[in-house]
Amino acid sequence: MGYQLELRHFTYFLAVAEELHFRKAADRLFISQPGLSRQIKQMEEIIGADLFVRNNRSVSLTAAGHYLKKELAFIFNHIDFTIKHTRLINEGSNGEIRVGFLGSAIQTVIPEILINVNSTYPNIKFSLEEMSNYDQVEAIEKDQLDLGFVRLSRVPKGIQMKVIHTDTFSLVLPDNHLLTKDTFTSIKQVENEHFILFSSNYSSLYYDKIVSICEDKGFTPKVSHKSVHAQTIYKLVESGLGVAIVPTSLQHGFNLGVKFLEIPKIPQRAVLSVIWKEDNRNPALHRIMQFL
Amino acid sequence: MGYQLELRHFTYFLAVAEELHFRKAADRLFISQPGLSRQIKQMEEIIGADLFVRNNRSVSLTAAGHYLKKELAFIFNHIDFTIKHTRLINEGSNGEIRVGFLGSAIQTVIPEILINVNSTYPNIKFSLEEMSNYDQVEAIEKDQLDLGFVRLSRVPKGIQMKVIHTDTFSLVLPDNHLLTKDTFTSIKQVENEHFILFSSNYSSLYYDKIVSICEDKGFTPKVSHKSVHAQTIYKLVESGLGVAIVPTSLQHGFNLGVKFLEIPKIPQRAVLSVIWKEDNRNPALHRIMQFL
DNA sequence: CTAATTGATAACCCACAGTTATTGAATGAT
DNA sequence: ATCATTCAATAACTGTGGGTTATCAATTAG
Repeated sequence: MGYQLELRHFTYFLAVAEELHFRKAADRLFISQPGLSRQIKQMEEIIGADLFVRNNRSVSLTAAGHYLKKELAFIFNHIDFTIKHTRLINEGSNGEIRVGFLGSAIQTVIPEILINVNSTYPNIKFSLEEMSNYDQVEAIEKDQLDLGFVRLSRVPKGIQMKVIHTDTFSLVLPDNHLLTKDTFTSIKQVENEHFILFSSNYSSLYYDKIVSICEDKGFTPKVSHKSVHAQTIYKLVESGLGVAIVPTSLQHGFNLGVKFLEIPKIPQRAVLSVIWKEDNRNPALHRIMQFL
Repeated sequence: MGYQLELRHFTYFLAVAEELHFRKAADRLFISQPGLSRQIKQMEEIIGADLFVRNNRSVSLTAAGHYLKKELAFIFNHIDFTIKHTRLINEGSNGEIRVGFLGSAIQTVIPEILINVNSTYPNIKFSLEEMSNYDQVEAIEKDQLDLGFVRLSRVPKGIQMKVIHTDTFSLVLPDNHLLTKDTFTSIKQVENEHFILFSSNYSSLYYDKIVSICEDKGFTPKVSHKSVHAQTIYKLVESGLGVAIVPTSLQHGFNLGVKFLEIPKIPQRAVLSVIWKEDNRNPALHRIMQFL
């Protein structure tokens, strides 16, 4: 009494259940027959059920034994798979990477990376969450996130950053606006319009950069609305509430009454970077680093 | 080298994974801390994966450890059930079905099912436990439960759901309230009363539905109390602390100073569903499926 | 009858799970 | 700085119980 069931018991039971012969089962397990007999007996005592009928000349399974045999086969397979899978996760071949991103990055860069990673490591899964620059940095420091897609110039100590995409800026105008691709030569032509920008605490670098585009040309933009979603910004532009400046690549995927005119002759670029924690312990992350 | 994994390792691992503290885990297991440390280390060697990160000051799970923890919880539940079931078969019973349910389902539907099953399969036993929607889903995924009675609109992948009962809603009033069956025409008549509802994290769909009944009629209910038990809610109503809205069938089985008025002309229904795991291996469950 | 084949029992042995005592590293308090 | 505290790892030990060999008891075959 007071013993515990162990996997050993299950292994032994399965051998006997398959051989229906203690001696042969013992041989298969490379142990002696009395040892096996005792373990099986102990197992029956622990469970509190007869598993075999010993006819003193032949061995057969009881109904309970039959059921147990079937279930244990399942359990062993499940355990085997689990152990194997655990090892794989440890090696980074399987696993999950938690990704944060700015809405303005989801159109171009991220999909490409995901597709590439998926073709080489189909077992690595992603969980995506849209977050502000600042929230991403915080989440990465807290190990709530493995990877962030941000627009930042600097990043706290302990966090790595790598530029992965630079983009020109485009002016967003309502479809019926006077300016066209041909007549648009400088951003100064819209200096009297109201500007709709991404909220500065969503991405302050981004905000400042757009303001600097205007200031370089000698005027300060009148910012009337701030928003977080490109969709919202375009809707406001379409409604005639103002104009906007966004990264050129952000024109894909929308169907609204606005037109995009690339701003010529400016040095500013929308820079998208990946960030991650130096001492991140997620093995899957290291696997996919090459794709960044 | 050459060791074997045993259930002991799993038990120890789970204790450490839950406590994240070797000493506390060792205390819980009634063994010494060095013994535990060694077993865990051995386990990591056998599996060939790091399961914990020991910072010499704190213990945390690796990605592989997280995965293993989740899977082992399932495996243990499955083994426990299998052993129990083996014993039941040995005793000549046909099995046991573990049922979870919302308190609001115990009055009407479940008793009928139990009576039906019992008359055909007198040897199938039930263990009933009252649980929230969310807990039931979790328990079913972990194989802690075979069947759940919930009020949900969606359910995770791998879980089956079937509607078994739809019910109208009734207003619960203290006996001495002015409104009667004849004068009650719209829920708007009680818009100034305080409402006592089931807690939203007990059953959020249910909560939202009741709020929507009011909002459809042009007002937002003032929710003053939230509770988990119908009994409690009725008691509060009886005490004059407010009114409540519950599924009509939930009026049976109580003897309190409250009256139930079915709410006329609303589309909302209280929908009760059964849920179970697609790949549930309990043979008794498959036998009783026809009764659902 | 004897010989062969089966699982159960008895008595012994040693591997290793679990013990106590200690170290070493990191943190917090004064 | 210095000391006390808190944690896991290491070292050296001990004794339970898994496994051993030897034997028995029961059945079947020739």
